[in-house]
Amino acid sequence: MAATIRDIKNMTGLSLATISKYLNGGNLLPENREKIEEAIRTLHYEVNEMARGLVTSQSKTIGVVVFDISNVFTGTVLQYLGEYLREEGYAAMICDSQNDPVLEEQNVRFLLGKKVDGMIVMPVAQDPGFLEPVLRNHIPVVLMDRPLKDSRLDCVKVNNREAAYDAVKLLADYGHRRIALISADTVITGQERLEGCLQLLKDRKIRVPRSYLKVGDHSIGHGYRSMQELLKLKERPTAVFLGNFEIILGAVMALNESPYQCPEDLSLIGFDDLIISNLSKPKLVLAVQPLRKMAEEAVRLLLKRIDQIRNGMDKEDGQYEHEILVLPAKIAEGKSIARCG
Amino acid sequence: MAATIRDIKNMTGLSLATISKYLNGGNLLPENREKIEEAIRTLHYEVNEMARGLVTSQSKTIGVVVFDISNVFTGTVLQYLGEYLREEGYAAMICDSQNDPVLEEQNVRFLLGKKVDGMIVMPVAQDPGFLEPVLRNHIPVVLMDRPLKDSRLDCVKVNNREAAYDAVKLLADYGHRRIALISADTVITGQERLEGCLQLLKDRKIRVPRSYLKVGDHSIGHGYRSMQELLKLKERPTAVFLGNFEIILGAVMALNESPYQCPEDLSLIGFDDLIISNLSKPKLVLAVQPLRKMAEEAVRLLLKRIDQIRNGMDKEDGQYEHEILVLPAKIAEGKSIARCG
DNA sequence: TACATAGAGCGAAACGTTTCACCCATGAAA
DNA sequence: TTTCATGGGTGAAACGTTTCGCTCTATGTA
Repeated sequence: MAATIRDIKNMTGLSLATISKYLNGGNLLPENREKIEEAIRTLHYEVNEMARGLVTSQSKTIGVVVFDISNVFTGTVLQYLGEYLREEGYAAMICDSQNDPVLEEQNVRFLLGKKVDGMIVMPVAQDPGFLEPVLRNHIPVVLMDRPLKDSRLDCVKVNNREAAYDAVKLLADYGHRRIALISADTVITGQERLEGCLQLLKDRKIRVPRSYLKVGDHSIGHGYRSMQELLKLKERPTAVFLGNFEIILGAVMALNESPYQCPEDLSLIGFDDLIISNLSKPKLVLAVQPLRKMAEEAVRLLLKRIDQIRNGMDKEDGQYEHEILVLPAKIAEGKSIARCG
Repeated sequence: MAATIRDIKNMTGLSLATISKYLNGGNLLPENREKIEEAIRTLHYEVNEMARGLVTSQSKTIGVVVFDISNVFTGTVLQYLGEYLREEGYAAMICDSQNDPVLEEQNVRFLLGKKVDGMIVMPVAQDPGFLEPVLRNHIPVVLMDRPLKDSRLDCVKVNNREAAYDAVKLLADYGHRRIALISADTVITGQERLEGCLQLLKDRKIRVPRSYLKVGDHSIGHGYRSMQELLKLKERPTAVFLGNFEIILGAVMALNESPYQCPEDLSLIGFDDLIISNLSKPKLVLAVQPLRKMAEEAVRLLLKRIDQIRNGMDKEDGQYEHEILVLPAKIAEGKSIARCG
């Protein structure tokens, strides 16, 4: 039904090879070039990427596996990824793992079958085992946001530890000594942020009562309940660190329902996203991740690997030293921190 | 490098045809079945979908074109779409148009080249012209959220007009007479909602001063500025209808920065999303779109079309009567509306 | 004039599947 | 015993490209 290169051959009298050369930017007589272009126009010809992919054994498609497509963080990253990939002539095939490691593994196999040229993965699982089939096939993978313990895996991430350290330092510099943390230990990013916070508190010799430490997951519910509990304490904290977008959401919700005001009664600093700062009153102080830069670097790194493999520049065992790119999160201004003491 | 069906042939001594039959679920001697399975395991064989696609001329891939991938509405829809598509063995190839009609047209052509079996489109452009190449190739398209004026296009959408009507009715039932509208006329959904609002106001013979009518686009900025202006009026409205997620965001922001309280000073009702209601204090009354249902219906409809075309059940000219599915948005409870007068 | 060289074009093989038409054995029905 | 259907299996063509190695012509050089 759809026009093929053969139809063009019949229409122009040229050979398949010549037409193929045209399609791939070779040199032709202007006259023949003209003929082909006309045929393409009248036949509405479009290259069949499946056939092309079959012979070149590249699909010009990148598989992207995300832990949860429905949140803003992921959506924004996907937007940027799509932008950069497309600039390079690649399409993105996006799979959502819905925070389920089983689904994640299925996604990876699925994309493998689709013969993607590479993968960008924001993983759910903590164990890199699910990427084994990909590595075995010498398909390059770049992790984003969450590194995995495997020396063969590249990664682009954010300096969670240092940024969290700086965030809590800001609270301390404002004179706060009763600082609570609401964060997660279920994902590596949460763990790193937690470590950063605790490190600063240790460095400044600030004691953290058990009741100030709210460790759970990155969910609205955890943020909401934790904030409620903190506000009920006899000795309330004067400042709280909020570990990610959802936690901020929940915590601000709980605070709004309480009689307490920010920053008069409670100072806040959050981690993760910019959009949220627009919502809360007063504007939240945030450690903001450089999402655009992360996407750019991930694509750059992945395409570099693809190129290396194609040119046989990979090491004998087909593996590279992995590269871990750590980008800095920056503290963005706001008015949610008051001086204390 | 990767194992092919031919390797399995060599390993088992069976013919290509038999192995293909196995892969596609045909009948085999248990003995041979066993042999093949073992070969697959040891060779780590995976079907090459490009080769398969080339001969069956179906890619088992659906192109999804969205106007903006970074917002929650889109993200959630994509999540559900991915879920249902995968259940049916299809992958989604997602392209983001970034609210740019030019990019949108490129996306469509791009996906066409990828030989997708069908497309789901949440369009930017108001003119269906950019879908011409798709229709010409007899690739079925289902629109979501935003219909286009073309009798050949199926669509799954929400009863924006009626839901907006009901929303404003709720305000009126609470006794409000000074009702302002912040909405958009730049997209069809905004226009329909606006019409619904105005219809009710007309039915109830409620006059709307020019200054209460804030028509712009679906952006945080429009919501923010409009709310600021409304609050500055000598005769402030007692209730406001907020046309979508971003407008709600901006408007709530502006309200938070003002001395006025919701619902004591101003009642609010919003349209679009559920997550937002968790953020604002008090909880917002919302007209919520049935996103999951929309995704389910879109997939169902698209696969039905694909099936019809495959079985040659389409009409002579290759076109169907289009089907427009209108799903009801429901009003969700909240506390942002006070009785008035 | 003769000769190398480069540019343009060509035919055919290859990529990894599915599928069509056909074959053979087995067992049931006549 | 013959006939017929059936189930398991096969070889080869086809899908729509790219690419390799070749030919031919025109151009520039010795």
